[in-house]
Amino acid sequence: MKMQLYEKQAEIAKAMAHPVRVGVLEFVKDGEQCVCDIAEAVGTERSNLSKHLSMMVAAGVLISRKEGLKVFYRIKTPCVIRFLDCLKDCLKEQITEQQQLMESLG
Amino acid sequence: MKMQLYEKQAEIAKAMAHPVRVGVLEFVKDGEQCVCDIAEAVGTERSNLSKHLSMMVAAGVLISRKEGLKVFYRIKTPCVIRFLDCLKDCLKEQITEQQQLMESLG
DNA sequence: ATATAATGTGACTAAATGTTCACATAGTTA
DNA sequence: TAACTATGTGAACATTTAGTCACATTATAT
Repeated sequence: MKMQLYEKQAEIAKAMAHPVRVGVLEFVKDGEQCVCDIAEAVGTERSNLSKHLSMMVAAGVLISRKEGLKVFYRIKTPCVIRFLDCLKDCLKEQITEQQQLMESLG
Repeated sequence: MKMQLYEKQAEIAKAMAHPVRVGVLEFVKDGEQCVCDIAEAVGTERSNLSKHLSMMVAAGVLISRKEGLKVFYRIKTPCVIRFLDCLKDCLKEQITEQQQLMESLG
C-alpha cells in the first residue's frame, strides 16, 4: 500500500531527475513555451526532447496545448514550481557548505 | 555553465527517484535510524539497501554516523524534508484531480 | 494538390541503474 | 583468539532509461 505511494512519488521525482528535464522546467516555469523554443533553450535534438516531454506529461508535471503547428508545454501545477525551488535550495546549501570548507582551509 | 547546475539538481532529484529511496527518506525523516531498522521498514536486502544509502549520501541528501556495530543514517538538511513534502503535495494534487474526474463521471 | 514546417513515433543501440550473490571488513562478545 | 553481528563491496547479470535515426503525422501555406 505504502509502496504504491512511494512508487508514485518516485515517478514524479524521476520527471526532474535528468539535466535536460531540469532545464525544460526552468525554461517553461514562467509561462508556456513551444517545443522549438524549448529545444533551442536546452540544446537537445527534437526527437529526444519529445520523449522527455511526453514522460514529463505522463508523470503529471507538464501539460501541453496545441496551436496550429506548434505545441506549447507548461508546468501543470504550482507545486511543481515549489518542488523546483526546493531542488535549488538543496543545491545552494550544498554549495554554501563547500564554500565554508574552502574558507576553513584558509 | 547552466548545464552543470542542472546536472547537480538532477543528481539530487535522482536521490529521491526510486521507491526504496522515498521509503528510506520517509522512515528517517524524524530522526536517525540504523541500517537494520531501515531495511526492515522498507523491506529490502541489506546489500541493495547499502547501495541506495551510499548513493543518497553521495548526492548529499543523507549523512551517516557509526556507533559500535551499527551505522545510523539521517537526513542531511531541512531542505530535503521540504523537498519530500513538495513531492507529497504533488502527489496529493494528482490524486485530488483524479477524484474530481471520478465525481464528474457521476 | 503539393510542398513545407513542427512535432511525435518506432526500432534500434548504447549507457546507466538496480539487483543479487558471495565475500570482505569492522566492531563486539565469549 | 574465535565466533558473531552489522554493514559494505565487487563482480555479474537484468532491467530501465537515454539517444539516434528514419519516417509518420498534422497543420499551414502556395
